[in-house]
Amino acid sequence: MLQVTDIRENKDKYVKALAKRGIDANSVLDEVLKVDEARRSAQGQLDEVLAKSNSYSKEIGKLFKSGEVQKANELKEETTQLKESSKQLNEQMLAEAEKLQQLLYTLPNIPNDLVPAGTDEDDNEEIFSEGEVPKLMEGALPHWELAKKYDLIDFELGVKVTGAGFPVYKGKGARLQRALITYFLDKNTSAGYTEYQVPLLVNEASGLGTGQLPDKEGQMYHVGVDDLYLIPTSEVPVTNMFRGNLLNHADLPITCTGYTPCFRREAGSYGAHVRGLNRLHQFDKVELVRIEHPDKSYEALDGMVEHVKDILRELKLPYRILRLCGGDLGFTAALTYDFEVFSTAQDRWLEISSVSNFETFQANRLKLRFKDTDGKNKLAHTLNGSALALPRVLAGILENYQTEEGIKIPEVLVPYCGFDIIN
RNA sequence: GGAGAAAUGGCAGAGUGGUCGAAUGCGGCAGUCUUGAAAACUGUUGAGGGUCACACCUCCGGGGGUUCGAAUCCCUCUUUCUCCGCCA
Repeated sequence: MLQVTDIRENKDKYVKALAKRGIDANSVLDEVLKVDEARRSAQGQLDEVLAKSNSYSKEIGKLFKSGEVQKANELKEETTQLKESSKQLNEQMLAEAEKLQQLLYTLPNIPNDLVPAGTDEDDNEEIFSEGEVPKLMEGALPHWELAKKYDLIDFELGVKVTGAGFPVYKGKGARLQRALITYFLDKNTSAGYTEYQVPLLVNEASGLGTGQLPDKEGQMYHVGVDDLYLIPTSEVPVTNMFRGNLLNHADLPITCTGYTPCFRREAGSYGAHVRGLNRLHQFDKVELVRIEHPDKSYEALDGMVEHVKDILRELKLPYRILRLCGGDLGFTAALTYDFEVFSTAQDRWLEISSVSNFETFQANRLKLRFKDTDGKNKLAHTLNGSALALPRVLAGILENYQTEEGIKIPEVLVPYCGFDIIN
C-alpha cells in the first residue's frame, strides 16, 4: 500500500511512476488527497470535541468529590451535546478512513527507475544470460513424456486423487524432488538465511499484509469453514511472521528461507502451454525473504540475484534474467528480476524464480517498522525471491539432461539423490 | 469437545469507576564516583496521530456496550494456562 503522507508531498512523482505501468493515476490520486484531507479535518474536529468533553469529565469528577452535586449535574447536561457531535464526527472520520483505505488498495506499487516502460512480457528487458543450451539427440522428449517413460511423475494418478494440476511424484522422481529441496535449503542456509517451517494455511490478516488480499482472492484456495487460505507462496506466512513488528536497526537485515508447497487456483489457464509441470495447482518452492534497511535494499536485491545465479550455475542449466517492464510488474513490486530456464525440448523459456524488492509497499500494510539510528520509526523494506521453484527446474533438468542412456543427474545433486542417472 | 482461570509498558507485576498513560522491580539510556570497569547513587525510559515547538487526541488482547467519565462494569471474539476427554 502506498503511503498517503508521501503522496501528499510528491503527487507528481506518483503520477509519473504509475504511468509506467500504463495507469493514469492523476484523478485517483486527487481523490486520495481529497479523502485524506476530509479524514484529517474530521479527525481534527473530533479531537477538539473530545478534548472539551474530557476536560468536562475531569471537572465533574472534582465537583462530585467536593460535594457540589448541583453544579456537577449541570455540567453533565452540557456534555450530552458534545457526545452527540463526537459520535457523528467519529463516524464521519471512520467513513473517510475506510474510503481512503479502499482507494489505496487499488493502487499498485510505483516502479523503480530501472523498470523499463512496456505493456506486457514482450517488453521485458533481458539483462543477462548464461549456460549452454545442450544439443539434444534425435527424438528428444518434453518432460511430461520423459516423466512417463521413466515413471517419475504420474499426472493421471493426481487427477484421480484430486484433479488436474496435482501431480504424483514417484520413485526417482520423488527422490529428485526431495534432493532439490534439500539442496536449495542448504545453499540458502549457507548463504546466511535462517531456515523456517511455516504454516501452510494463513488467516485473512496475513493475506492482506502481503497483498494477496483483497485484490487476488481468486488466486488462493479458501477453506470456508475456518476462513483460512492455502498459501500461494511461503512469502505470505514468512513475511507475516513480522507483521506489526517494531524492529531495531541492529536487527536488520532479517533473512529467512523456507520450503513449502504452494497452492494456486490458476483460474482460467488451460491449454497446451500449461502441460506437464509448466503450471500446477500445487507445487513446491523454496523461498527467500529479506527485511532490509531502506538504504540497503537494492544492494540486497542484487545479492539475491547473484545467489540465484550461483545455484543455476551449479545446476549447469541455461538461463536468462529479465528485468520486468512496467506492464508485467507484479502489483506489489517496485523492481523484479525473473529467472528463466531454457526448456530445450519444448523450445521455450520457463520462469523458475522471481526476485523482487517491494520497498515499503508491503511493510506499510504489515506495519513492519524499525527504529533507525536517528531514533525515528520507519517502514522497513521487504524483498523476496524464489530459490527456487521446483517443477520447472525439474522440467529443465529432465529435458536438458536427457541422453541416449537416460537422464543424467547434475553433478551437484548426485550426493543428494544417491544415483547419477535415471534409466 | 467439556469445566475453570487469565490477558496491563522490553520483561516481571500492582492497579475494581474520576488526580492512571498507568505503582514497584528488572532491563535499557544518560550522569556522578573510578585510571578503567563493576557496585552504589541520581536522572531518564511505551506507541501512533498532531504541531515550527507546545497544546491536544488515541491506545491497558480484538470488537461492541453502559457512564458525564472505563485498565477497572457488561456482552462478544481471540489467545494462553490448569483439569478431564480424544488423538499423530
